[in-house]
Amino acid sequence: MCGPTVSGESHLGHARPYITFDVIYRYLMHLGYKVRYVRNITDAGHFEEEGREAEDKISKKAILEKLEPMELVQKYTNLFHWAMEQFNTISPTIEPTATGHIVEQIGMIQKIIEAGYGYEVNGSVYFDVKKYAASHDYGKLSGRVIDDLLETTRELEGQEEKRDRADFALWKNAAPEHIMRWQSPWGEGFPGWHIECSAMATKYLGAQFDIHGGGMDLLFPHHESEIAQSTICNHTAPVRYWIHNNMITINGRKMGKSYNNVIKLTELFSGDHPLLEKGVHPMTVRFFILQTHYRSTLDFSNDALVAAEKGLKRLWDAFDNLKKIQGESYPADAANDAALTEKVQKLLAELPEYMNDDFGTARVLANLFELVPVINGAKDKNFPVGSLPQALWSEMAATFQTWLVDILGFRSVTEADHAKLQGVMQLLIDIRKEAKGRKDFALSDKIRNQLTALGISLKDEKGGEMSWTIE
RNA sequence: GGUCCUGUGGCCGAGUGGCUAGGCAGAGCUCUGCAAAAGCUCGUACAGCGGUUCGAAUCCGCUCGGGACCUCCA
Repeated sequence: MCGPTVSGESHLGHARPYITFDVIYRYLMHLGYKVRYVRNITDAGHFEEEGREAEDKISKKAILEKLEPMELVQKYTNLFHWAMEQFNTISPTIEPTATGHIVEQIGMIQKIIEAGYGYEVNGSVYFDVKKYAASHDYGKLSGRVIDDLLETTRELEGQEEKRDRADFALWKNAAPEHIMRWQSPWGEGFPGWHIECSAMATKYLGAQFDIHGGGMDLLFPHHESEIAQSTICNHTAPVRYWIHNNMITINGRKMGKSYNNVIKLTELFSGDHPLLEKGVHPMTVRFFILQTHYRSTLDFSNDALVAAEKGLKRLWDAFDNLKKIQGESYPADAANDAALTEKVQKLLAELPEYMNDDFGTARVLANLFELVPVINGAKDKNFPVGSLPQALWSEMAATFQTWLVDILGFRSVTEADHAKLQGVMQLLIDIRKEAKGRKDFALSDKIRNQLTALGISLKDEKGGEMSWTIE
């Protein structure tokens, strides 16, 4: 899939494709597929903005920050990896960089020229879209009509080198002030935006591969152009299935630099942003994203994030409760509730169906939520554990582990798993039980209240047991 | 202007032509030394107007609203 451009910090919008594809990656492996997950790093500043001078974002930013371009690239790459770790995403199997594949890109451009679909002008090379469109369907992915593209009357500067407005750059001649530049058959320059993906995908995945992902905003022209380039070079359509995630919006508008509504991931986690009421945990973001189908837009708001935070906690607490039930002994005189058993079995059986239907993570989560009252009800002794067959309890526990942890990729939000803390908490619980036993409510309340002040809530349960969670 | 997507109860959101999505918030009840959880119950929503159909939030048309792409963009 298309990875990040490391010319700046990632923002909330960037989180969506990586979390979405992390789940897809996890699910494919869960199904037993051997997956090669390639996600490139765009670290060459080859950004040509139509209508303006060809601009190199990384060079520009490097001058601004008084850094070597590669220092800048390293800084933001590290930051990106850190954020991905916060989200608990699994690293791709190959993470190639654009600058590390200049040779492959040049080779591909040469092949395109030899095939007659590329032409050189003043040290730059362009792809001949018109010629390509004569024999291929340029626009089949994005639904674009080639004639519209060719006939657009809009006049833009910096276009005079191109034979046609719809043509795109494969290689750009570097102006003297350009820092990032490479030697090529056409002089010193830098690669065009679309060619890196084609070159790296071809190298690591072959002429044709199964799935290519990215944000919907890359559909045109990026992916469309990728198809054209690769098709000419490799004589086959490069991709069997395209998966595009939709955008995250703020007040109904796409999050993006040009809209000035960006929330960087560091700001999101810390809460240090005017639009944020408080910091958001990475797992909350993950849940927030997976609660919506990846092809729908997802509207950001503080309320929605709070709802996601509480929802995830409810689900995770139920998972903990489920483990506790597992630890209890199953009654010998169990009388199964047929209706409840059937309901649970149905909810479990539907999970793979939903996931197989275009990765319906939202529906998977909804089913898991429907299991929550069953789990909590049994834990609170509202009905006997024996209402469900023992094997079904095991299956539920395994299902939560598989789906919540392995496939959807959630992990504990708190430090509650630390063994030492658990020991300390057990000690406090024992003391409080003793105090309650002799009706010393002043002491028992003190323990509970002070823990609450520390952000740990202690709950009395039926039968005199106590449980605790970190808020 | 062109291409396409979309409009669901207070909020976020899923969705198949006929069956309660789910989460958050809110109300009531139960449990409880108190508290917090938890459990149970509740709103009966699908922009508007037509049409197709035995039946439509789900299909078609129109109107209105929102958005994306057509320039870098996840």
